[in-house]
Amino acid sequence: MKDNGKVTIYDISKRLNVSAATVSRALNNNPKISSKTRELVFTTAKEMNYKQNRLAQALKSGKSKNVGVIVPYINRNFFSSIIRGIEEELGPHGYHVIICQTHEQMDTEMEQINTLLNTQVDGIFMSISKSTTNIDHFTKVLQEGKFLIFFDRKLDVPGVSSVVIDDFKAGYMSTAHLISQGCKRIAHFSGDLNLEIYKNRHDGYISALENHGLKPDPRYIFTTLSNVESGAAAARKMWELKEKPDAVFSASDYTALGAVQELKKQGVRIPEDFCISGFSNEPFTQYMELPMSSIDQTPLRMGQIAAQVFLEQVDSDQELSIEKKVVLSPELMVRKSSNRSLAELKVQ
Amino acid sequence: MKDNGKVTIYDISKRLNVSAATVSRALNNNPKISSKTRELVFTTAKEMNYKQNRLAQALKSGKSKNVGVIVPYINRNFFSSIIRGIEEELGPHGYHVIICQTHEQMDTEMEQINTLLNTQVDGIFMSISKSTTNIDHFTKVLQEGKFLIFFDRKLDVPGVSSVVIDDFKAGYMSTAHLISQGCKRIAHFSGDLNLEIYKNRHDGYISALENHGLKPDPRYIFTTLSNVESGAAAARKMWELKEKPDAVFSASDYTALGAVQELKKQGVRIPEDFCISGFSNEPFTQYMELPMSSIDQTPLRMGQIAAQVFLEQVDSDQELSIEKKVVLSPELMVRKSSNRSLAELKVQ
DNA sequence: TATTTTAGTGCAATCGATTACATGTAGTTT
DNA sequence: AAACTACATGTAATCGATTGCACTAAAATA
Repeated sequence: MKDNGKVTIYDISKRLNVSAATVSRALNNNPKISSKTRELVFTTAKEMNYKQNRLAQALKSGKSKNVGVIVPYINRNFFSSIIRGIEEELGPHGYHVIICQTHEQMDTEMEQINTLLNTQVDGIFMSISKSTTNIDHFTKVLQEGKFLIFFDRKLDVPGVSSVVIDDFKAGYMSTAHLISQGCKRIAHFSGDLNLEIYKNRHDGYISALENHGLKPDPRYIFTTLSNVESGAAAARKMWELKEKPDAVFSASDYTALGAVQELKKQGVRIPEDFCISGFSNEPFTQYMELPMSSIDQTPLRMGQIAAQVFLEQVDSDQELSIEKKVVLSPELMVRKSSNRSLAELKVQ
Repeated sequence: MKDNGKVTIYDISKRLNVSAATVSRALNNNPKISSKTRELVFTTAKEMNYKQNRLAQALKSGKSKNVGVIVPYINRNFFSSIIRGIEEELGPHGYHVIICQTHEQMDTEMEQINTLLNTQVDGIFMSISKSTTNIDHFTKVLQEGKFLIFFDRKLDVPGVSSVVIDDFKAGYMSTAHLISQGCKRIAHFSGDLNLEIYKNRHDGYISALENHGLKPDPRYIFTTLSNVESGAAAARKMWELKEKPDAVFSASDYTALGAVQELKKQGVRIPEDFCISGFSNEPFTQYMELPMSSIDQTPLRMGQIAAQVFLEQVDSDQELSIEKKVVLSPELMVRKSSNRSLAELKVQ
């Protein structure tokens, strides 16, 4: 039981009195092998329950057919959906997906990259952690001749492809939608504006206001963390303003949820008195009693496309200097929390 | 750039005019190596930016330090949390986690197992798909000398360890809780009773009823799928009964949610007229306007423990016949949907 | 001083599969 | 029948790291 019953091409070759090379060629459908031997090899391989050793193959070929995916946390719907997309796209091509978490720590991120490189992955997909500033560990990946692909959260690194959504557009769409509902004083719950994604959402928000003749008001912009408490706190502060906003575009569903809860406590009617729109289309947004409008980042697609970009690069056997930047279009999911005209709009 | 700049122990050995064996021993802290050489090797290894090739190591040792995790879908909170638990527990021990999805198909499950075995994983963690009946592919894993560990959904296979929650207890707890709220006619939305987990939840429900002097009524038991629509449909049927139930213990949060939505439409007051309790503690349950009671299956812990069981087995270098069955205790999360006495109970 | 011990290295095989090159054997051509 | 072409297969090196066994030189013992 402990001897694993491992069958190798040598075992097959002995049984058939041919060389291991012949067996290998037969199994790989090398045209130089006669069809008789080929079939003979195939059938005996099946009989002996032969399994190719991908490790040996990988060592020889230099291709492990494994890719790494590094995300802050795996059990966040957004990330696990991306992983699912990658897995489903790459699986049929014989690739396996190795997952790693950074917990938003840059040093963990660096470690993960190192061990993935040791493991001889053929490529690495990643969403950088919030605390990442340095890019040395990324360039190292390229130097080792591996592919690197960023999704959602990226930094500009030469030679690295990326797949992101158009956060600016998402911010713009959300805000424009709120305006279309008659809102005039639209607040914004932003994340850390040093991060590209939040900066872009913010800029889209500003741009939409301006394009519709509304003046951005810095007092209406609150910096929040992506959780319920932070949203509730921001909502409380917001409601202390003399001139209260009549809507908020939140860069996070969780913050938006916190705001909903807080405002309801204060007796605010949503969407009649106040409209609200979140970000990420977390599953709970559609299950809330008052379903919440949000931005769908199409994570499954994002994963699939990232995988496709990887496959393209692997196939085109050229030098590694390929660099592809894909920007996906976000989808605005209009739900009750910001919908004053249910009859007129397509509602989810 | 394409030559990968790969540094091997041979490169180091040439530079230092020693044999590769010496380098290998030095790097592995073999005591037979003099401390001078050892340090020399270490520093030059660092200088030359040497990275060990885990593939080669794996091939030589027969241990890849990779494990496979097979789940129906990765982007389900329950499963991704389990994966997170496994990853966090195994990562520090140098293991990588390879993930696979079955989409609930037995044939995909079999394929995944095969390719994982080819990849020479050291063990496989899995939750079997709903359509799995055959166990041949599981015994094959054991025959190859690899460890197999089931979590949550299992079949009885000799030699396979498992980590599950006590579904019977969960069903019992939920039902007993509903009874404690004064409910007398408690319905049950069950999943496919051919599956062990649903059977156990159902049995716990029956047992709780009987132990509290209530007669189980087959008309109160509805077989549902784990989605909102199925829950709504079941609720509708349930509400057509002449003697309407006053509570339901649902084996799925989604079904419970469907029921909540349907019953509210019909003007039923929850929890005053009707109590409801779900299963899995999906994130949305606590974010609903009417937060829903549910059973927490402690997936993170489940993953951690599964990983610990694996590590134990790997460490104890004995024969493979170790078989450990861990049963975790579920946690009842009492929330508003089934709480008629908010003041008295600890509410989440 | 002769002999045994021991610390430190090297040699070469090994893990399993792949592949350039060499070899052999029909079958074809002249 | 000699010469050559194709086709089929074998030989052996290779990927990178590990490790049992052999070996040398220095240290310890007699």
